[in-house]
Amino acid sequence: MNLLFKALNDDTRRQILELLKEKDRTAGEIADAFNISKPSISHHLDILKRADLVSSKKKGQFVEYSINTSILEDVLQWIITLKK
Amino acid sequence: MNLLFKALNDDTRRQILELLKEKDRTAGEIADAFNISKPSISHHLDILKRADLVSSKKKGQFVEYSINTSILEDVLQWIITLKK
DNA sequence: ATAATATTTAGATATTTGTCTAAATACCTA
DNA sequence: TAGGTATTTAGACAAATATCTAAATATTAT
Repeated sequence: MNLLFKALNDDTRRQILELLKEKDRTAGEIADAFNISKPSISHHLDILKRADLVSSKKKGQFVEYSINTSILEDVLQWIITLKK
Repeated sequence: MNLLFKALNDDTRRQILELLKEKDRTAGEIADAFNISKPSISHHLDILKRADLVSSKKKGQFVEYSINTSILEDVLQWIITLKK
């Protein structure tokens, strides 16, 4: 739960998730959407990956990232329980 | 949204919310539940308050804190939209 | 094999964060 | 009003975080 909230606690990372919601994208395509260096984006992607919010797949020389929404269920449940 | 995720991104603060879910408590009662100094808890409460996740009310020499779950709806919506 | 492109790793740095102790403020009671 | 209790504010400090540039790695194309 800690890794999840940590990963969500950054505007850039939340925007990355919103990008990946539309469609899968390569690391470079994601980086192009921000005014942030590629290494920094790579680091954000790593944090999202550790939280299991995204997965990655090597596609030739590219690395394609996909969102994994199922883990968000955990956050939803935590919040819903708190509301009850 | 930023303040909200920031406030939720700390185990102590999440535990405080869980305590307040049961019932309203004074700052001192909350502090007693943790091995953390009162000033630190006061700081956490301030962060929760700025995020509108709790409200406080002076009760004589005590300050009683209550959870505000309605703001959690925003987080829920953000997550649900991401899942769609 | 070489060069070009895509991505990650390493190392540095400034900022933010969580924590502490000491001091200030607010309220209550004798 | 003086003294005690509850809470917050101020200031310091270590650890975590987001960012950068430079270098390393992996893949593709000539």
